[in-house]
Amino acid sequence: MALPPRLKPRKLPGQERSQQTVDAIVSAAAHILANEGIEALTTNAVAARAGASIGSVYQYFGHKEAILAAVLEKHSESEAHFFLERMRELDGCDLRGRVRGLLGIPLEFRREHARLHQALLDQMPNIGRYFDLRERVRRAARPLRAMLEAHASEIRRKNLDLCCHVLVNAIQSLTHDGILPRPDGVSDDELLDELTHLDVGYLTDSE
Amino acid sequence: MALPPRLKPRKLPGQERSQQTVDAIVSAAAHILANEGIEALTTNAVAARAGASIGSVYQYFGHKEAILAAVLEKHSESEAHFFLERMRELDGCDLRGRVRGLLGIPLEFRREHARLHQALLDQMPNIGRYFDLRERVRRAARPLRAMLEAHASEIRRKNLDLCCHVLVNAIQSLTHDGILPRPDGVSDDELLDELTHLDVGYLTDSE
Amino acid sequence: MALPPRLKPRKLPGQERSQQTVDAIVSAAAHILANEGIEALTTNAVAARAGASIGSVYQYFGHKEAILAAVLEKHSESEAHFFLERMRELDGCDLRGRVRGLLGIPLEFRREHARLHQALLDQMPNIGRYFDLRERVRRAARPLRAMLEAHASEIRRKNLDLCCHVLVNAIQSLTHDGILPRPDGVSDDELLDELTHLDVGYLTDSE
Amino acid sequence: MALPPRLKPRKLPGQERSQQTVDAIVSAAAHILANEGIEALTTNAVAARAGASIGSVYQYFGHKEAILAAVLEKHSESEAHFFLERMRELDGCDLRGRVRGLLGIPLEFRREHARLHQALLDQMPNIGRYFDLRERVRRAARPLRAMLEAHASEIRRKNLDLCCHVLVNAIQSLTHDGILPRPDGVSDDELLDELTHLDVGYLTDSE
DNA sequence: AATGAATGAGCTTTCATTCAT
DNA sequence: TATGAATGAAAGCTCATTCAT
Repeated sequence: MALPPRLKPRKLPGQERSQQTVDAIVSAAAHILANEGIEALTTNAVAARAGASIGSVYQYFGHKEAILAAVLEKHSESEAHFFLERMRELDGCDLRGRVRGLLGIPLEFRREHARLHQALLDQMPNIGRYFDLRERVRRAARPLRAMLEAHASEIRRKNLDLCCHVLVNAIQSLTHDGILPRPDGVSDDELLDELTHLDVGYLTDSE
Repeated sequence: MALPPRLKPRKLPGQERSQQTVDAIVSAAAHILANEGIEALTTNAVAARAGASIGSVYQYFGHKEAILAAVLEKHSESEAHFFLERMRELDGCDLRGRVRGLLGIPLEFRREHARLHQALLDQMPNIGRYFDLRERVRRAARPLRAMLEAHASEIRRKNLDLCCHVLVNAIQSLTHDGILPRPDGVSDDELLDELTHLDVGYLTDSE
Repeated sequence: MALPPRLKPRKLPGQERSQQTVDAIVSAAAHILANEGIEALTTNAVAARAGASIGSVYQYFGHKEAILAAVLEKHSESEAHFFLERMRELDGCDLRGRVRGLLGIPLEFRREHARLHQALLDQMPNIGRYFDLRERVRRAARPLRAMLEAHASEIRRKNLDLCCHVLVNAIQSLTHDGILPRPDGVSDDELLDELTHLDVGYLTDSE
Repeated sequence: MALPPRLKPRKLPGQERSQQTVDAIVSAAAHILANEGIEALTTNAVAARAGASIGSVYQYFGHKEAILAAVLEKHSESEAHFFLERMRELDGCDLRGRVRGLLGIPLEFRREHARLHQALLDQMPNIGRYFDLRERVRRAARPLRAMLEAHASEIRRKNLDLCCHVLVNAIQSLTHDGILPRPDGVSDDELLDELTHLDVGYLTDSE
């Protein structure tokens, strides 16, 4: 007979306890970064908030930037999941609906994780070395490309990769718009409409 | 009899000497930032390279970030001049030519000041407080808008401000592409063509 | 016939202009010390407030402490005048009245120049070297001694110098009481009464 | 077999080691302050003399003034102990003897810690913020009051609190006399006699 | 006599990282 | 594995003072 599964063993065996510590560290770092800013993100502060010793932090992360990279990793993963989730809801739509829906996703995600997202964006130059953005974007573009292929008959552009890039670019622009301020009196919806128009026109236009 | 005027007095009088010092400091900072990176940009290093004392640096810049802001200011100014200069050369072109030419300008500017430009971009989050990007973008958009107005008859979009924003956005995307890497195997020219097509289509399309 | 006296000559001759500058510097220093505290009292700040150049400040004061000493000098002088003035008003009083009046003078003076007085007191250790407090106290004690001599018949103590010292001490204690806080619920008047009693008793007591 | 107990472990465990470091820092600061003056009291000098790193100093003291406050705290504590100790020796004396003995204590203490005491006195304005002198004086007055109460029958003054204040004041005057110089040719003993007379007279006098 | 740009020694403080326990 | 006291390089910045003009 199988032993009754214990989800939380009284004394965690090595690996699992380690994982808990690592998680606590990453969460602590994310929390501090989002709520107190990069200046407050010291290794000691992270350890304190994680309920770990500074020594333990260095057991799992060789240097500070590795912590930041892990935070970005986790955030990025969660963004990807979010994207896939929302994309599935667009399955029945036509091209226009899908493009518009697609553009709306990053706006929604950003709204939910505004401070952390912006903070991580600001730190990109520092984390870049430990985080392969290129690969990340490539991976993110895959479902997008699948979607475009599903509408191949309507799309007149030849180079789908380039199409993806332009779309991702538009999405990123939206996501970045903390940096590039939009003109006064333009709402989220209007901007979304405009970009949808821009992109759909672009995709369906003959070369 | 009057003494022969000396254009470059042995020791400059007050105001002029100050200006020289300030210039030396800003240039030194720009040089270090571009060639050695932000980590090497210490106030003492700036002073040393400027041939000034650390005290003089603080005479003119209340804190380190003020130096960076001045570097950005100067770079930004020079970018604006560059833009206006190049735009004038597009006077005879049609809409497509102008849009393409326009998109090419930031690429050219970036190529010339690649390292400094990227470094300043990376520091934007830190300098933002002392540098009104909003106002800067607004000013930069003015000649752009004038250009669009000159082609009013060909343009079908109603909200010219929104058009400007979308265009500026495209330009910024190009300029920012240190962050968002372009797909492999796509040349400057191809990307330029694609964006030109995108933008011209967008502008001349009926709503 | 005498020329009409001009109180403010169009162009001050050397010495007088110097004196004006010196006064301006001392006043500026006093103002800053009283209103912004010792931390704000930098030589440059003094020069700025005095409307003089830092060079001029060093023309007249060899180093910073010399300025502070001058402020103390002036304040001390003004305190002495104040004392003599008020003492004269006590001429008709009996011994008790005189002692009480005497003790009240420093309280009044302090009330009027509270911030400057306290600030100077705090700086005494730093200025001491350039300011002969000993001599100052000796001089201040002279009219006091004269007063005691006028009441020689009532006083039973032999060593009048010691009496002076004890009295001056009591006065100083009052003046210092920013440092040594008095017990709660004791008013100026009560304390004054108590000290008067103490001192008169002491003076008139047989050895 | 049990290992032989070691009274002084080779390396002290946590808390104890910390305490040692803290003590070393405070002692170092006191030494420097007393022997080289406030100008030599830099945080680096303190660390060096304490045989600790500058980092350790800031582990335990948030800023320089906190070190000074700790020195004052320790000195003040030791003064209080000294006072209580000496007061006990006066138990058999009559009022006059007690008052005289009492006044002599600060003189003795000062003689022993002359340089440190004076230096701390000079720094009071700077440390005041971190050191509750008011409370300190209140606490010091308690045994004094007890002594007065023990002689209630001989004392004619009504307000014992006021008596305490006057006495403490006299004591402080003695302790402060680095500031207010005594007249030439007056010895410690003479001054002590005079003040004893003053105070006893004051206490036993009818209102 | 007046100016004020320039000086620079030296301060306090931070924080990523190490390592003996 | 976990701890946390200790480290110390290196940073930003101040301000009394000088001296060429």
